[in-house]
Amino acid sequence: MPELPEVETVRRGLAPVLEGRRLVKVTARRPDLRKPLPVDLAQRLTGRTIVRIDRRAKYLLVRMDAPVVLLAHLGMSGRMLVFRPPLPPFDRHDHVIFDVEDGTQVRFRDPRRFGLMDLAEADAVDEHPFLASLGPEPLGEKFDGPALGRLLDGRNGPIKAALMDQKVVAGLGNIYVCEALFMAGLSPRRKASTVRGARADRLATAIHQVLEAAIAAGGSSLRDHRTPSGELGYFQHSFSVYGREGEPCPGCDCAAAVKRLVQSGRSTFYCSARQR
DNA sequence: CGGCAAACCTGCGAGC
DNA sequence: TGCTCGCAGGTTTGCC
Repeated sequence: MPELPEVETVRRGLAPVLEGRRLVKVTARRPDLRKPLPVDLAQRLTGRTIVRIDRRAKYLLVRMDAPVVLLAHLGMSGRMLVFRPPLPPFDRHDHVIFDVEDGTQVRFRDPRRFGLMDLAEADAVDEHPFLASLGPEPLGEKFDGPALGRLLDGRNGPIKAALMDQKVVAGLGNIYVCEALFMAGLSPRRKASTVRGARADRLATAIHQVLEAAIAAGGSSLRDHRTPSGELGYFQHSFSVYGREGEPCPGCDCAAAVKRLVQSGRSTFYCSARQR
């Protein structure tokens, strides 16, 4: 499901529910997601109070009142859902359950089980294997055209693939890469290292704008994404090209239809007239 | 190191 | 109605 805007939406929904509250019980209803869960997950989190929830790329960082941090990745289909009594029966894909002192229950539900959870030591979170090789945050202060140009330097593959690589920029996925390239007028096939100067400026600006707009809309709800309170994001209505193969290219007079191609096994949507 | 395909797993919509 | 196929917002692994 989730790229950076969806994870940020989840973070903002969970924060008021969990921050400052104590976990009275944590339950792993199966031993693994995409990877094995820590065997002591429940034991180390039960009784802890959540101090703060942060986000790094597509990961949630749940900081506790002890030197331990829960790292969670939603994979493709993961959700964090908040329930209050009376609690509904478990769904078969409710894998990890967090019971809060006030009776609220947060469930990590993930049908495809591409999600991840692990515990990190608080003083070495950035060195955790999940986070260690991530590139910069695209909404961070240091992310601009020149910085993006340097990240793309020497990369001979297509710009689409480079932007999907979390080591280059952390948090983009298929939707927002397609949308940002459209907004910047850059072909998804363009060699990454040629995106420098004014083109890199345009692309960095486009990435920033599309992410901010998507966060403001509560993310994009295609199939799985819900805010923790169950609401839908609505940025999917603002897609220019993603999922719009065959539709007229929006917002310009090129009169071309949106095309689809496959790069690295993923669909790319673009306008061949506008994107060069 | 770069780039790509496949694998991981389940669900859903389209087409027959 | 029911089956098969293709596709899905991500990451990792293994192969060239």
